[in-house]
Amino acid sequence: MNERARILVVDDEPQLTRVLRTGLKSRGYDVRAAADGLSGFETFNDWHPDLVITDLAMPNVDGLELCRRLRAVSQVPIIVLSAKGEEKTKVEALDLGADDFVTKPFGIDELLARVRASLRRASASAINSPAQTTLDSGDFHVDLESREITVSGNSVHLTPKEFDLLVYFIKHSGKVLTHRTLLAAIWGGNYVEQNEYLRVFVGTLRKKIEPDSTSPRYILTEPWIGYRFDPGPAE
Amino acid sequence: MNERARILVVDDEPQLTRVLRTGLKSRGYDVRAAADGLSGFETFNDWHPDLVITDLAMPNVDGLELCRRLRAVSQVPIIVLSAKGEEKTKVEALDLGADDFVTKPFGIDELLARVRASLRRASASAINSPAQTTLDSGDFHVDLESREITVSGNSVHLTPKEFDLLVYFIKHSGKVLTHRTLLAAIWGGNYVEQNEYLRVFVGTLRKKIEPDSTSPRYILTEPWIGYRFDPGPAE
DNA sequence: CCGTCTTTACAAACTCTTTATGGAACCTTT
DNA sequence: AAAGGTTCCATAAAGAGTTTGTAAAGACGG
Repeated sequence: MNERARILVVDDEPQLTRVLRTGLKSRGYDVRAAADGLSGFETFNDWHPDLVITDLAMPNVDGLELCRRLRAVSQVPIIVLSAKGEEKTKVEALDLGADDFVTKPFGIDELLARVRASLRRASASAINSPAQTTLDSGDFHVDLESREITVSGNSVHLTPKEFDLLVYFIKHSGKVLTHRTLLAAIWGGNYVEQNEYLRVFVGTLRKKIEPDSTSPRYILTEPWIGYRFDPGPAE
Repeated sequence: MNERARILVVDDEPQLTRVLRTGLKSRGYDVRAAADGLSGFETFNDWHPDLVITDLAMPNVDGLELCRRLRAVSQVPIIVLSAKGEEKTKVEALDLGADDFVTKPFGIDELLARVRASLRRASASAINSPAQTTLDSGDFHVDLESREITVSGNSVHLTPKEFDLLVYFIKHSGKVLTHRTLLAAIWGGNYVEQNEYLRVFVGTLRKKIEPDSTSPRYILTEPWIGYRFDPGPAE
């Protein structure tokens, strides 16, 4: 936090690029822009930004391919911009390692919120790196050794799969997690199509951890895409 | 665990100190407070508490320096209180040997959970010290030399394997122990698949130490994972 | 021979999987 | 925009498959 965070915007629409550049700069970020995936990737290598915002539909190297190339060399947070209805492409991007998405048209405030969240997440995960036996995120406290979980101080008993799923959620708080990603992480690569498993387990988890499981506060649904975990009041 | 655990609170905010003192005392802890790092260190040397909770920002000797001085003379568990956004300091504190941290503002329940976890960890590792000839945990008293065990004052006759298993449970109270872990510890690495051994011995142990072996109070089952030992009343 | 450990067997308990149904979100057409 | 159709989501509950609890018989060693 000593220096201004650097953000790379990759988009082929000059108008949108200008809006983003202005909005981000006014919030104190250091911004550079590129008009296609190829020059975006080059700028990334030269400049090493702290976060990348990229459109999906672009000439030369498109957003998906850019995600792939970035992930091959970096864990930089990626926020994807996509038009409404491009769910399938969005899911592909997220599966390739994008952190979050914003659907066009969007308000600059919404984007700024996502940017803040992604940057905070990135710096937080850097802090928690030393081999930890305990996990903390918002209202949740997890002891990985004793496999005990407390939510706002109340301890909760979870079955093994429920425990694994919740730990995965907590470890990836705020990030949009696709069905495929979650299934691969908990059940293994052979089960990436079994969305029913997820539905059932998310259901039982919600009943155990949500104050009101009919309007979830922690495990949020991202329709057609997956789930997002919000750990509650940030530190 | 026979006596009340002693907790030293080091903080320069009288308001917060009062809340902590009240909350901790109501849970049966013996509490003393100090208003800065210097007097905190002195109190530690006089009183030898079982756990230290310290703020980071303080007059005289600050939290980091207090951690350093404590670690120079003791392995006492340290929980650090830090304000939101002091990530860098938190990391320093953990590097200096702090056990856990809690970010302000926090709920008293969360802090209590951390306190319990830290004390449990500490007592477990203290028990593992080589010179120990006697073990005390909740309702259990073990003489490792004569291999005698009493539960709530009643002496119990155990076979060698039963004795080893129960001692292992007591030494790792509260933690979930997988079948594999237990088998490796008692029978050796070549028997990690013999879950039947464990089933039988847990059964006989329960019949000998549980008041009602049909609803175990000490040796608890964690289905699909293993067992957890709860030594009974912690105070 | 006796106490202890190993092995076997089966019923009970638990988790995970699978299915079914009603409702919600989204897309298409008008 | 609004209606209809389609796909997806939430939930309950039945079913399958494991694991666990318990008793008891066989094996081992002092």
